[in-house]
Amino acid sequence: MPKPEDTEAVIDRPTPRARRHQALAVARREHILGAAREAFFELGLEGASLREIAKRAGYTAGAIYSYFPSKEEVYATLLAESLERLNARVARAALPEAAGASGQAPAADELRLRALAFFDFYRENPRDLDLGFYLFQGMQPRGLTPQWNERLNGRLRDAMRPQERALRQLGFSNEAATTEVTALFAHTVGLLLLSHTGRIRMFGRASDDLFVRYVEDLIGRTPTRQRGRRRR
Amino acid sequence: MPKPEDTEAVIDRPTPRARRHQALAVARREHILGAAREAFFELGLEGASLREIAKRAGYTAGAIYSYFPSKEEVYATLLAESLERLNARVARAALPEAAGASGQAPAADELRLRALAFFDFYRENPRDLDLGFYLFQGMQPRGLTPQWNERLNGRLRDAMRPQERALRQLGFSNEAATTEVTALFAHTVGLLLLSHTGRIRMFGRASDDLFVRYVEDLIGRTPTRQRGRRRR
Amino acid sequence: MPKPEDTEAVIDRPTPRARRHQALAVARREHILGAAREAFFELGLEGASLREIAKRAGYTAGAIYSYFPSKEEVYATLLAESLERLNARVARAALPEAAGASGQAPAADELRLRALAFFDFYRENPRDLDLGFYLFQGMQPRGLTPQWNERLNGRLRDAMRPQERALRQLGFSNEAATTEVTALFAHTVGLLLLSHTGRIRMFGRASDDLFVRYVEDLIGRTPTRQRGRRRR
Amino acid sequence: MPKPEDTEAVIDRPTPRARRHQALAVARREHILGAAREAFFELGLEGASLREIAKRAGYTAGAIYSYFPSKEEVYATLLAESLERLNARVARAALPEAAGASGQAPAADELRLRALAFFDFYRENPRDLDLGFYLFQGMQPRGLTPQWNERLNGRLRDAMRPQERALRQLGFSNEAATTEVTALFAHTVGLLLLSHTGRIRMFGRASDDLFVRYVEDLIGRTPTRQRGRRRR
DNA sequence: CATGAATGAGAGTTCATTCAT
DNA sequence: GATGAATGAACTCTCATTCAT
Repeated sequence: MPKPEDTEAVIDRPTPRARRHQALAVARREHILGAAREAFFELGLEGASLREIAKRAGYTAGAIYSYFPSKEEVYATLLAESLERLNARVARAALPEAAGASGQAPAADELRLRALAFFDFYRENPRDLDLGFYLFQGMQPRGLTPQWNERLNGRLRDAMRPQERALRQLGFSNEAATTEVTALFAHTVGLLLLSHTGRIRMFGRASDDLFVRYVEDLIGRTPTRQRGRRRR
Repeated sequence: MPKPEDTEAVIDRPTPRARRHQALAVARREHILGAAREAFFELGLEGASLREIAKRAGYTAGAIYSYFPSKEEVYATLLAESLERLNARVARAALPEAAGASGQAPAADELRLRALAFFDFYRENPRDLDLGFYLFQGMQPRGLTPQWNERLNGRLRDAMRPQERALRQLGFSNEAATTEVTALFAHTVGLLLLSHTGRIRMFGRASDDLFVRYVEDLIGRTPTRQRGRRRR
Repeated sequence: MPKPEDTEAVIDRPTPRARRHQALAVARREHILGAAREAFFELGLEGASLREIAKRAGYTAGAIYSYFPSKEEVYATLLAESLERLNARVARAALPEAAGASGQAPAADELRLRALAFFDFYRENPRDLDLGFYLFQGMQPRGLTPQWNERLNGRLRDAMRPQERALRQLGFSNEAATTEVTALFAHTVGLLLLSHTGRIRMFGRASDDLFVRYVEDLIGRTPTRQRGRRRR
Repeated sequence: MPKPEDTEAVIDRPTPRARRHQALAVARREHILGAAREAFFELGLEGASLREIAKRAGYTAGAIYSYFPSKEEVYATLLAESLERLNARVARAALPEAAGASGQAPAADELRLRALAFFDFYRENPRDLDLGFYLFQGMQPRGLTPQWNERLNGRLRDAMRPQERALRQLGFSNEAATTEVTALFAHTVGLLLLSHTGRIRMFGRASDDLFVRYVEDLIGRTPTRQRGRRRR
């Protein structure tokens, strides 16, 4: 008579050994992704060959294919993960306020925090900006399947939704909120680009200050400002 | 009386034959640049091989090296020329007003015209945007010598100087004008990027409207607006 | 009384446990061969990778090496088995006649049955023909050791021996029988090739008819037909 | 006033220099084809890599692409040229007879000569047989586009048409001639295969004798033999 | 016994660049 | 000035095979 745990355990949950295996595999995958991130950063997306990525990870080229089915998948995974971190960062941005004393975070602060979170994420992680800009290269993102492209663009758009919501809370109509969030996105992207590529030095300005200035200006344009200033 | 050293004479005053030679060479160089522009535009910067450029110009690949020392030089020349056109467009922008009846163009119009000229240049010539964005790829502009890089970035900066001057005329301090022109540049670049890559559709807004809105807003922020309004 | 050297004892009479082991191993080997057959058939001999074979068998690639020392050995085993089936089919071909009422099967029928069995085996199992033709590719059977080659060619030759015997029974001299069986073999192979590769359509003829025609013609050429017709 | 020959000559016929160039290019192409033939012969079609072919021709791999757009094209060219030689050989076979004394070559001789020419071509040029057999490998000739396949198969079929015509001249009906030419083709192919792969030794017979025997037998089966024996 | 990680060689193909002619 | 032959390095990706676990 077989022990009841025997078969069940095998089916339901992986053995400790399998878990260790799995954990190691994930770690190695991460390790490769790290090497790829570096390579893409230093050499660009076209410049970073699979061999280069493999070498940095301490592998031969063929070994990468145990973890990713193609070079594109490496890049797409990297970008997807980056966008997840961006979204997480923006989502987290409001949490401390939500836990605050007086109840709800005011809409203006909400906007400030969310917008800054987006901006700072890329300021602090310029490599992620590099990755992300691949999405902007050429009409069709070179080297990504349409499925990946759609998904990744969707996630980028998602990272702006909290800001859009805050704008509506501030009193902007749906229409106006969409307009402003688009402008905000453009401004953010433009400043990051200038900052990242060192072109901001051409103008001698700090991108952080400019960003804050823009956001404050935007808040200053709140339509229902006269009434309900601390509305909601 | 000519100096006996004929080599120097050749340098000082080219013979008619040498001049014709030179003129033809320049013309052929232009022809190749035209083919390269087409190729870069249709196939992207990585997709356009020297062979492809040569074929479009009616040459074999080796022949290009009679006119350009490397593929990179072809690209750099193209980009330089693109930036010249940009500068010319921005410079021309004010001319109709300058030729106007009442004398000086008001500073606000000056800003409007110049800023829009910059924006429209890239809106109307998205391929030049593609070329220009190569400058923004990666920390160090890939494949360009520092000399080229400095020169090209300088010309890009130049294309914003008329706007900066207009801002000072509007009453912005030197300091403030630099700040605003930087922000304007960032906003322009961001909107162009969104527009060119189709990402503006994610938000459902037209980049032209957003650009005009931003400029008007900027003009509305003029510090000395109460006095010297001079508008229209 | 068992010898004290237990190693030898192990060789002479395997323990029940070892027998079970052995039986299982054989079964698994068969299973892998089945998967390999499928893979070779669907993807061709060059198209079927070890990985593919392993996957179809429910193994990883490395596991195959527990059963076969190389990919070539898998193929050779498969081919050997195919030739065994061919021989079995040809051998079986005469059995119903042998069990017949009136005594001996006439030599002509013997030839007809055996020859057709050979032909039909490959007509009905075109994949086996594919396998077999590997033997004919290039001067030296690619990838097969001389030992394998000799053995496999021997078995192919064996499948023609019953026909050769029938020819002798028909009255052909040893010499003539060998000549005719060679010609018969060539004709068979040629027709199978044409039929299998669809090239028979170039001529608009059915290979079966042509084969029967050839055999009947051969029987018609029997030298001693007038006398000793039912000889032996 | 321009000389009339000037432009015309340039357009109509190539300059001596261009001719020399062209001739050299053709010679080099031939040289590469020779190396490819050797490589295919020794290593098989899958075994012979472009690098191997290039090495044998004294080139680097990339250089081959100046002469052929792909590896397939190298093989297809080789095979096409081989089939042309086959056809030429079969066509030439009857000529000496046509110029003979007594007038027309009798149909039987016609058949003998044509059939033997086909057979001998491959007997004497076993490398061509290797090439040709690629056409027979698998249902769709691996690595050839359908266009090439159709064309090449057509040329192979063509090489049997003179024999088919001779059969009709011998008195076979159209129907019967097609049947017999198909059988002849199969027999030829089968004997060549046996002979080329050394399998004929298994039977201890010479393929040439067997071939002659078959042809004579075929001629002996001429339906209208009783009348018009030396017809025409 | 079986896994899965890894190797190393090799596939076809492309490309910027050089150079004799 | 232009050609076209050629190089050599690089590309992504596949494969049979090995081996520690």
